[in-house]
Amino acid sequence: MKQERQLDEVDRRILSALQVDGSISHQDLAERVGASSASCWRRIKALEAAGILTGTVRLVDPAQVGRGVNVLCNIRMRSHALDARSAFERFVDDRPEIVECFSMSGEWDYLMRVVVADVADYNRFLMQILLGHASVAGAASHFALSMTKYTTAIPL
Amino acid sequence: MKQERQLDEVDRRILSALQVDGSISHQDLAERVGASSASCWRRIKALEAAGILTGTVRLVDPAQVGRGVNVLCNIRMRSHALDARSAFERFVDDRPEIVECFSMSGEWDYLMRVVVADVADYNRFLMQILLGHASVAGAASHFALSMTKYTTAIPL
DNA sequence: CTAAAATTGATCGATATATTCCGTTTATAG
DNA sequence: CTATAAACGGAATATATCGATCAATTTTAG
Repeated sequence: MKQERQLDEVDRRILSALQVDGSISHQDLAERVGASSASCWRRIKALEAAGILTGTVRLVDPAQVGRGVNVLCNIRMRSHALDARSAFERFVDDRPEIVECFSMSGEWDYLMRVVVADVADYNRFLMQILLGHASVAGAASHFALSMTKYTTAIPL
Repeated sequence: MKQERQLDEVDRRILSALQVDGSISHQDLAERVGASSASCWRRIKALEAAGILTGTVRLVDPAQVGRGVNVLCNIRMRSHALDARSAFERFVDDRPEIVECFSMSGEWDYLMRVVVADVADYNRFLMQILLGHASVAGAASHFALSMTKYTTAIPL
């Protein structure tokens, strides 16, 4: 929660570059941000130690592996008790097709993004998996026609 | 769109591992998936060439850089003409605080996720940036209380 | 069942990259 | 202004990767 470290311009440039291309060499990164590669390396280690810079991940094209359809799904819970919520959140964590989930203010309790192959696949997920869960009182599903933008980069 | 390559079990294990940790060495990856490092290397190159395995990115903790608040925002367009849509999508692409945007079926035209520092920051974005756009007829914003799950990994 | 084709694991330099070391510069505090 | 600490760049070293080769194994096709 707390902001440990005040980022300077070079830190921001390093983070911006790595958020877009995590495989760039320290040498190339150094040229890009205007510092030496040793300095870049030290800053990266410090940013990692501070928990600002976290994992390195490789991305997979969802459409190419049969997960081209995004469904945004609002959930209403049967109970708002702590154990019901934590049971549901554990369930969400266990289901790999749920890639994002937010606890929401407003009329719905959760909003989740689900990646599926097609409508039939989502039907199966909704009927057999989601609505089968004891904590779920109701759901409203909205199919994405297309993904206009998707980035993992947080603005700095 | 097309699924070029039929993935076998080893491919899936490679992709699963790299989606979680993109910095693992070929040697360690080889042990993990039960193949030689040379074979892993060849498979990775093939998966990249097929467009299945795409970029490498490093992740940044949003809260640590003052972007701890997620707002999910539905948009209704003034016009559905092609040029209005492409102008809007270009706008979305240019705004770094909009990290995801989906063209939607149903009553709203778009759903986007916006990362901001706080409520005041979102107010500024909504009033001055989003509602200032010529194509936008209306918006409904929903604040996330917390992010329960977030993964970049597509299930295989 | 057999022959051809593809894939595999092992190994090897050449190259590129990561990481440490060290002397110098810059920033901080008294 | 000076002493101390922190951060710096450049160079040296340690590792990892790249890409090829080759014989053995597996898969595919007829």
